[in-house]
Amino acid sequence: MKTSVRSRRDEKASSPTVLEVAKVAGVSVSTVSRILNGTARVSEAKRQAVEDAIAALDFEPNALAQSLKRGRSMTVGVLTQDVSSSYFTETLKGVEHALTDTGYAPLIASGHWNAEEEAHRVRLLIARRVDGIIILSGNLTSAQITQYSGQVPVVATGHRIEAPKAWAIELDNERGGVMATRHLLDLGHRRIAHIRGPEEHADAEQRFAGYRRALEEAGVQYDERLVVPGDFYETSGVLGVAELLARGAPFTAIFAANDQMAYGVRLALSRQGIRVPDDISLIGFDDLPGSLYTTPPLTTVRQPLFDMGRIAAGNLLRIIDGDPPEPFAPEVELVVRETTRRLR
Amino acid sequence: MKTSVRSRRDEKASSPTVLEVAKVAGVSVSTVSRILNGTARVSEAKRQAVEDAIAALDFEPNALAQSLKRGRSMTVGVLTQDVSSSYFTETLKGVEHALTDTGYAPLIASGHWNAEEEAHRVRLLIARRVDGIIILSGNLTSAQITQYSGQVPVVATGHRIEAPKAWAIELDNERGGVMATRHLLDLGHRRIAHIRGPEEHADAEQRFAGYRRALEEAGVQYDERLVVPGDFYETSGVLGVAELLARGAPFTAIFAANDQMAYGVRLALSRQGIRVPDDISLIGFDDLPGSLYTTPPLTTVRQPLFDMGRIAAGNLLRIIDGDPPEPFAPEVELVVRETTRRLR
DNA sequence: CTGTTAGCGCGTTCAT
DNA sequence: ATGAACGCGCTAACAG
Repeated sequence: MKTSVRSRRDEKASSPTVLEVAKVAGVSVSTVSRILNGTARVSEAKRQAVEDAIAALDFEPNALAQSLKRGRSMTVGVLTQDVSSSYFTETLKGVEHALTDTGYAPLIASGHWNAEEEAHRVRLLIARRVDGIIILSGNLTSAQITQYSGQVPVVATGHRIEAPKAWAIELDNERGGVMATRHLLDLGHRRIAHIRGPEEHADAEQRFAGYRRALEEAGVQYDERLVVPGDFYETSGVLGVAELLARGAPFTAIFAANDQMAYGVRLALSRQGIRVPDDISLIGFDDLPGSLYTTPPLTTVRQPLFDMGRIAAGNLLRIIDGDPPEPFAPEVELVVRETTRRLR
Repeated sequence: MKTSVRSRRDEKASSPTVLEVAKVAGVSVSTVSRILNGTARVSEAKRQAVEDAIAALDFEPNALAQSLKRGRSMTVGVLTQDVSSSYFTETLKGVEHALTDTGYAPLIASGHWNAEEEAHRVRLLIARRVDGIIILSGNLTSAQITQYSGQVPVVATGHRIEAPKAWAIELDNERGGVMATRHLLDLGHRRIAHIRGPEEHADAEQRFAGYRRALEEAGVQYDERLVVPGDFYETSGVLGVAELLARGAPFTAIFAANDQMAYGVRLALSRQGIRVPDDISLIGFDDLPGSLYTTPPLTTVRQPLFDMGRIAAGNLLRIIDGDPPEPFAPEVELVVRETTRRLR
């Protein structure tokens, strides 16, 4: 038995290629390719031979080579800020849902709320030739995002963008802020405290603006002693309560700019023996999954994160395919649960 | 002025290539490549010219082409089950941490606790020629994982694996189960209920085994009426409490097989007007970030998820580089907070 | 219907 | 020190 044509076979255990499949099946590489992609008719006999060879070699086409050749990587970059925050993972779940069975895979990168790092991550995504990028919140400016869209299709949340290959999804955060505050007002509260989000963060500023507007519309005097800073994480919720208590200005309700801070508030309050909602009413913002399971369940302003992720990804694919994005206006919604009650 | 050699330039706005950089800089492609990779000395003049050209064209090397050529994609696949569960995102955070500044990027895939889908996702990762795979929990068998390791380096959590290009990180779940139960026992509890995780899930089974062993060691009779099924999600925690109450067998404490179910338990209990820990003590398993902010904060058995992710990724890179993985034995740890108290 | 061949963008001998 | 040429694995004309 003469040594056959094979050269490097078990040298490096490298994966088989179309060429090897072709040889084993006794056909040319193009025939293999045709069968792989169903791009042209092939005789039944050869099809069978090729499929047998593929199975025998356990062949799996090299997606890298395919991408290089086709000019599409079938990958979309997703820029998040914090992979361990429900705010992002809920949206990510929507993205993942929309990508399922499309052949696209998400390549995720974290910017850690740092504009410089975010820009760096985006460059890396572009270097990897992702077919599009989804930017979930963060500190990049709309101008920067618009510029990126010159190189690759982009969709973003929390921005308003006008560009050919870009699309953004904007939530009316101010309206949400108004809803939260008005809910408290409707319940008879007049001394309403607010724990703000980071000042550089547009969403946070808008929610705060909504708070002020609702107060004003209700003819309630704005008291700056009732407003404390926060950073959107639980800790600042507990710190906020401490600060509020230290200031001594009375209040009967708290509007936290997001759910995570509300969790911190809840804990700090209970530490002080202050009951929710009996002594103090509490409302958050976002409606993270966990808010259903706090005790008592948290009243909040819902943001349809999953759908936002789903639509963002869906529209990115449309843009990539040259189709126009479908319009979508996410609605904030008041979700009344059990942390707020009428002032007696 | 004669039309120069350029053909497609502004036709498709496709990104510039080394060839274009070379032309602009008046050198050959190899020189450009050398400068890009610092793979050989180049005269200062040409280096400058090339760098200028790169800047002028806003050139970014095509990572796809580099990968194809080098035979390394600088990508590691991460198989998770549920991107929106803290259990996974905490681990993912550790993975991300370890990958930062290594040039590797994580390509994440979700198996949704379904062995068939998991296997499918792994195939896709392999097709994309990831340099290694991290498998976080799931329903794949150790045998399957061992087999994958023949094609690509693999590290997994929740398995015991012996293979050249594989490594696994195993937590002593039974010991954790014993710790949780014994803690309750030490507090004087004798009627301890348990909400189990899914039966197919090894971790869940081991925690349950630990529960039984601790009981036995303490000479407490095992009562099957005190054990109810669960699926690791919050809902089954509330269902579990309902079932327990319906069965009528008295109990003074509950050990939930994971924190998420404990959250559900906490809610169900409060709905029934049952106080924690005054009336019933509650302990979970995992120590998810949220457990610090439940009211009161949850007593639980800590699993070092972040470190497990960090070490898993670190060792995967070592295996890829041909280095031996560093040994690591994650320790479960009892974290006593405020949902458990001595039986009076 | 099928095979041959030319790239996709880059890294890397091999000469010079 | 530098350039020419080949090939990574695959798809897509272009002949037959």
